[in-house]
Amino acid sequence: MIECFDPVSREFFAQPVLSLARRLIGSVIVSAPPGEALTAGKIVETEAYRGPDDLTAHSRGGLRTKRTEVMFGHPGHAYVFLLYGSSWAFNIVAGAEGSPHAVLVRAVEPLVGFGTMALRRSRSADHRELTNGPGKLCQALGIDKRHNGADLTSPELFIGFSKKARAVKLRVGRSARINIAYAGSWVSRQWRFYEAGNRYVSAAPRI
DNA sequence: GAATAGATTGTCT
DNA sequence: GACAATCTATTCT
Repeated sequence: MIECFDPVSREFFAQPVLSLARRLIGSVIVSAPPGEALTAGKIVETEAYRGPDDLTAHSRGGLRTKRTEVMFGHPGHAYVFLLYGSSWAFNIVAGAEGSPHAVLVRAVEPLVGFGTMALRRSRSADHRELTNGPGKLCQALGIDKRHNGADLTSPELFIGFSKKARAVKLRVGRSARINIAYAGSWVSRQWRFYEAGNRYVSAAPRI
């Protein structure tokens, strides 16, 4: 199963955060924790966060704390944080080392391990709500605090492309980001990307 | 399907 | 002590 996916190279993550967010649409998160079943999902929705200028990013103003530290490190690592007390959010560190940029993965389409995801989510295997949100996909893929700072070129958790579906051309839409507090002009920037028409996209696009 | 209220905890001020 | 890049159950229609 795992050999169905080609891991991306380290350089792939080093590109500017907006182009990375765009190009991640259609790529696949493969999760294979030791002793647990393999799960994988196609990324259908992302958002770019570009500190220190971006006032909606955790790294706004260059804020460098224990939590935001990984974003300042090498690209291609995971930034996982807790929000609203009970949901984890999975981000991919982008750009050059020292620039605190990251791509939030907001939704995936289940590809492998429907049963395992359904078990982790306490849902039926064909349910849309398996992975149509940042917290939901983390639960379904078994991603949590342990993965903060993890190298995303490792066999236990990596980003790749399906060997079969690589050539498939996707329609990618853009919109403003979702559920961010007032932060001047940053709120209306079209920094959310999604696969048009995919039913696992978390919310209807806004203008 | 859409709108609403309540839950819940690590991180930062 | 307040907040947060959300989720879930509930109550409508």
